[in-house]
Amino acid sequence: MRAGDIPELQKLKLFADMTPAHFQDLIRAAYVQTFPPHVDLISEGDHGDFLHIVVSGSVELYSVWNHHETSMATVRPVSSFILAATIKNGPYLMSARTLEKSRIVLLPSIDVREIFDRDSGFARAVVRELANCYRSAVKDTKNLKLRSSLERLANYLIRSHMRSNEALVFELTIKKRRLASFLDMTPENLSRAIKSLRSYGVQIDGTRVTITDMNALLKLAKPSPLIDDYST
Amino acid sequence: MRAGDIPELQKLKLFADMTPAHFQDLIRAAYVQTFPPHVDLISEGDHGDFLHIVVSGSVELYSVWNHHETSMATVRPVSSFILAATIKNGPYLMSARTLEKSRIVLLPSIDVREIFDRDSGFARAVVRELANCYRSAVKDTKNLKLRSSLERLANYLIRSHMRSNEALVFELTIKKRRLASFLDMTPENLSRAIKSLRSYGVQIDGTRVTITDMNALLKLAKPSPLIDDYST
DNA sequence: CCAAAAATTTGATAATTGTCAAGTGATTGC
DNA sequence: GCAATCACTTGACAATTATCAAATTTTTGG
Repeated sequence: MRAGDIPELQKLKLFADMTPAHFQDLIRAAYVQTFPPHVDLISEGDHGDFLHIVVSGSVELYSVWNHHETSMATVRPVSSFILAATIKNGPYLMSARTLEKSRIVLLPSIDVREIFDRDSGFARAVVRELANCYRSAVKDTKNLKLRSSLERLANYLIRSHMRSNEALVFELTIKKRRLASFLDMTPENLSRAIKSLRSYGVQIDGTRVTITDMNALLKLAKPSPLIDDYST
Repeated sequence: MRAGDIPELQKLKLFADMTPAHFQDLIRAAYVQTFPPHVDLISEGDHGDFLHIVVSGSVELYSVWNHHETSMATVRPVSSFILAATIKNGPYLMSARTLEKSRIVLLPSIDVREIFDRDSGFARAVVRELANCYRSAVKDTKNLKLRSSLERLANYLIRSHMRSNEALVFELTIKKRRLASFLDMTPENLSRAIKSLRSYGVQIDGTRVTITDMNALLKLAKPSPLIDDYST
């Protein structure tokens, strides 16, 4: 593990409240690797031997069933993923692949569990993180069950707008094909949904999104903190 | 709190590994209440002041957005619910109502968080529970995104069959209207899906389910431990 | 037990979403 | 730079699912 990676890891709230000694124990056994784009990191069903942390680049979490694949989430720096499998010592429920060249820290699950038992600050942080993950997953389910695909797209755009400091012109950060899968629609359906949004004050050409009538978009999207706020 | 309720609570894995003294602290402030059927216990958006535990009866978790309602889960004894909101000290993401006459234990969130900080056995149990909740929610999302409504119904029936000791004849434990909502379909669509399942060796009249050709059903449902196993 | 209410089913139809094929446009690697 | 590949879009059509209205069955309360 390179010394330069350590400050990156310390950005994580997951490691903020643990004793320095335990943090050292944890990263001693860690290793870091830089992967090219489109490399499979983990495969669902495999056993969770490492907690993964994206230090740079980005990672897609996805799942497959019966020859269908769906995009579950995008992990951006600095975040951990598959914490639950690590803690439970269970199989991964999702696969992961790099979307671009990415630097990944791998912490042996066995060490994570051991430090978790010894360091109550870390344990509390794990709980907070898992509670956040769970609540995000509940929000996902609500988003899927309560909204049409057009409404999901509209809310996705509003969230993107919020992330980009409320700019009215911003770039889509993921390929449309993956966005479609993430929103549970086909690329064709997304393409048509994008066209439909013109009447709600949204122009998208290529990856550039322009919101020309936020009120119209909000009226369609009806965002709710209980679905769309990642912080609550 | 009645003395008779305490052994019920001790059935919960959540409280299995904590010191007896801390358990006493926790239940000292608890109170128990018996609610009639169809009573709202909590409403999404409200603040999570109590960890709830179903001791008898059953509780529906559901969510509403834009005048649509969807059934998220059924909580049966003995289980806690809304642990994540309690720990995060955040708003509930789901509402809860009794489905039948139910006995509910209410533990003040503030005490739960306090004991969580003091008792590492309890903290570990909370982590396990949250990891399970999260993984269940991920499975839900996969179920919704990767399967058609007919496939979801087929897998639901197989899970029910498993729960009833693999009996080939068993009863539906929830009303069809709620099952439809849980499976993200309309009652009409469920009714037609049930009819379609006849060609896959399933007869349903009223609440009685008879599986006459498990192989045909399995071939349709293609259950996967990474979606359908609640234990992994 | 019976009437009223609720739940479920059925039929007709519409809206949404998916599939396939073909085309256009962008990106990439030599 | 340019062919080759990949991503995206469009059109035609099909499958899935929803909606509305009405019929039927089941449940419930007196």
